[in-house]
Amino acid sequence: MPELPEVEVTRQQLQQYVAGSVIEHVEVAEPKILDSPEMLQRLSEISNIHITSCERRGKLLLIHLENTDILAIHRRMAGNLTLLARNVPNELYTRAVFYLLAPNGAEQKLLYSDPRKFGRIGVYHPGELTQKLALLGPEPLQDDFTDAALKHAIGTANRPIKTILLDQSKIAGIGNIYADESLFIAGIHPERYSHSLTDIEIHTLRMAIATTLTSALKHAGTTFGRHKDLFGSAGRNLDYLQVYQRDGLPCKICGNVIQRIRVAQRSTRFCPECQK
DNA sequence: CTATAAACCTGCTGGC
DNA sequence: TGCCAGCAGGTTTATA
Repeated sequence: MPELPEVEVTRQQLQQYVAGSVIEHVEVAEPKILDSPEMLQRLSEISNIHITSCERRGKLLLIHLENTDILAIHRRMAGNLTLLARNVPNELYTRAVFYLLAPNGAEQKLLYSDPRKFGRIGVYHPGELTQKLALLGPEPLQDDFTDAALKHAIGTANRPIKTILLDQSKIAGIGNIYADESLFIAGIHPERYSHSLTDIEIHTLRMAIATTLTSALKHAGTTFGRHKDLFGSAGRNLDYLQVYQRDGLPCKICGNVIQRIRVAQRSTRFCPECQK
């Protein structure tokens, strides 16, 4: 479900509305969503600890705590975070509850809900995540994501370009929606072998990725299933998508029918006219 | 190294 | 209306 823009929406809201709160205690309703069984113990040890800040790396949320621990949340396909007052009932599929006390004294709770139980939560001591984070590629919305950086990410690999975009170790945060959208904006066919891209195409693709992600973020992400912000509002980006979920419909640019194929085991939409 | 398939889970949609 | 097949925004692991 959530890709970089959706996770970033959540991060910004956590930073604004949850940083500074105290975690009074944590309830885990479904241990399957923990990174490992030991995390049950770790979660019990962060009671009465302040949340200091919230960071994002790729699709991973990193909630920093006063004691230097890091609460890491990955929503995978269907996970979502919701901030509620304590007296409001939990929503369906709630898998974990963080009971929070806001600086102004408000008693809140942060729900992690996830019908498919694919998402993962863990608590890490300083340094324990370093190796894992080092496996992620560059952040595509950061200044250092240059043409050279994208070229380096592609490296010597010769695989369909969409495969590279989805590979979190090459570029962090792009998923199926924004891979298809970026390739459409760049006018590049998803099955084009990465080797065959010219420097100009690499530049165009790099710009297309930034444009696509920035636009999605501006619209608070894409909601066609479960992605909602902390307060339950849907993202508005669905209306702005060019190809994703539009197979069989006319291309918004040229009118040709958007096609659907399989690339890297994933449904892939593209315009056969606009993408060569 | 790459590529593919399966696994993890459950809900939803479309076709018959 | 009911049932079944297929699909879903992600990642990991096993197998060629």
